[in-house]
Amino acid sequence: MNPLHLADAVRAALVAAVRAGELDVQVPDEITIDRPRSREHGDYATPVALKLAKAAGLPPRAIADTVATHLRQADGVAAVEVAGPGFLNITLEAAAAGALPGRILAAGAGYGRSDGLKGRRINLEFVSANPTGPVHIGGARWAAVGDALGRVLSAQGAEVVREYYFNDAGAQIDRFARSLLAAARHEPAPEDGYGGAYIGDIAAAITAEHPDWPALPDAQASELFRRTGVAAMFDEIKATLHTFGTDFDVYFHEDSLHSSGAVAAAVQRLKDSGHLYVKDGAWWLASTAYGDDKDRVVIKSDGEPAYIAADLAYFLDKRARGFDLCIYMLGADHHGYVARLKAAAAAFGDDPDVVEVLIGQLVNLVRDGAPLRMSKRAGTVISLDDLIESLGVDAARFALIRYSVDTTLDLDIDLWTRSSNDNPVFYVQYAHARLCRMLANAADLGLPGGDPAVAVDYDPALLDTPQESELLALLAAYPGVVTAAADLREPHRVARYLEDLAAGLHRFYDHVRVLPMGDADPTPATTARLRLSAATRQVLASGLDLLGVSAPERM
RNA sequence: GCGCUCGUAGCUCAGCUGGACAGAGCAGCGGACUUCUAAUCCGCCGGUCGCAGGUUCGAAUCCUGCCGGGCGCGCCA
Repeated sequence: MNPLHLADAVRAALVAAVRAGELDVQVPDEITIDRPRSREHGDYATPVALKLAKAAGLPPRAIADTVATHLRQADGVAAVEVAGPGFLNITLEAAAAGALPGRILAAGAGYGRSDGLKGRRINLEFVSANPTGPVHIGGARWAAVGDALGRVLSAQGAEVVREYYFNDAGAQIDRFARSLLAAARHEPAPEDGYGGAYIGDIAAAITAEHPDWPALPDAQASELFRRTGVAAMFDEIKATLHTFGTDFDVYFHEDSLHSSGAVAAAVQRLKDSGHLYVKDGAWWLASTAYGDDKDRVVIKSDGEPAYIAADLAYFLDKRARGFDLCIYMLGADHHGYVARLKAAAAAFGDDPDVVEVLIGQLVNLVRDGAPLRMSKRAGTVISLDDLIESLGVDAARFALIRYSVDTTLDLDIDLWTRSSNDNPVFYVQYAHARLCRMLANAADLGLPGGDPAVAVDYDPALLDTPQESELLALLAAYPGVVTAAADLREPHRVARYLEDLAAGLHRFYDHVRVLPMGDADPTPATTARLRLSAATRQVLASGLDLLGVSAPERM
């Protein structure tokens, strides 16, 4: 019996009441089931009678009384009380709640997965940092959150393709190339160039690989540094992300859109459909017609495509590859893109809702309470590599994922590097490791129940201490958490849930003895508790996997 | 000025698709280990949910206005 089953039971009770002529209302599709803070209000509660009062033309408590009468007949329901203004407080039979571990263990890693998004083909684009420097802290946030979101969406049955858009065309790349060339010539970085230590490293690697470079004419030298420098930077970015546990299915090169003629074709299509017009020698997209604040230049007056031209072609490319949803994860400094990306889709005659832009707030680094100003040009950035080095992959991922991307993150560098044990990831991982040791001990003792692979009967009614009830309720909530995380595009819900689940496990562990003490014989409760422990271990492992964080067997 | 976004405990943040007295971690104070991992558990302290209105049986949550912070408003990418 979990919240979803209970919602079905409440709905059935409503239908029964309507059939009996006791109520005259449309039975709602969604039934809210809450987990009350206090057990005095039952295991679960629903305000459905309050919501229906107006439509039914009856006092909420009268409706609640009617529904309660029918709900009491439902399997697994021990008691139903009407409380306050008309809440239905529901208490489950211990056996109905206690049956859950058996079902979780039967489902294994499948528990918490669903097919709610089956058939959806989702393109998830994130990070997409320019290959002019290492991935910095902002990119790190998307690398962690985006990857976790991909996992969560996949767990709901969606077909997800993770994509990195590689801006290897345009002026920034030219500046990058000039910066490399300047470094190779031991000249200061150009005024508008990049000056981090990595520039010197890459330049040195290129000159070592191509010792005859000084003989090249300027244009060729520039091209050499551009081509090899971008390739080197890109390899480094890929390697860093791989270390971080984030691998992309597609690394898409902006350059390819230009060379293949896709950009020209997209522009022509808009010209043909009358969505482009000429003003001041440039071609403009009439995006205001579709909700943008202003029209956008697509082809500049010098004949060169503007940045958005490639975006247009890129969108068409994604659609041609069969995606029915294109998610873009962008930083708050790019929120101005939302309207133009949707307008672009509309201009192509497509549904703007195919484009979904997730805006995440920026990450501020703080030291001693003062903001640390970062500059890519000056090379004073905290890179993803730095983060991994000081925190480790698991702690860094968890720390970045556990906050809503709606919040601007203030990360205190010293705190993070000094006392990384404060990171809740260890709390969650410790819960998993604790269970692994206990289950291993059970196996050594030859006790049944601890092995997830072996189905073992147990008496579910024995799981009736407060700590066991709480743990069962937490386990029951897991599928709903994953669904919410996917639907709302908020993987941080999974991280927060795991912290709660770990807390529930630790309380259980500290208050309820599982294995027999000393030479004592195992009891039926031993088996039931081992099943509960094994099921909890499974959900902890599944949840951590959704975050791309390891579930260690010992710590 | 216009737009987006955030404002919850000393700090960092959950809760926001409306539900019962607002939560966690950290910090502070005090307890619990000769038996399954104390990276744990238990207790105490701590908040006019930025302010003011509105909608509602019910608002941290929805709407409006104001205040404060961040970001954006290029023929840059």
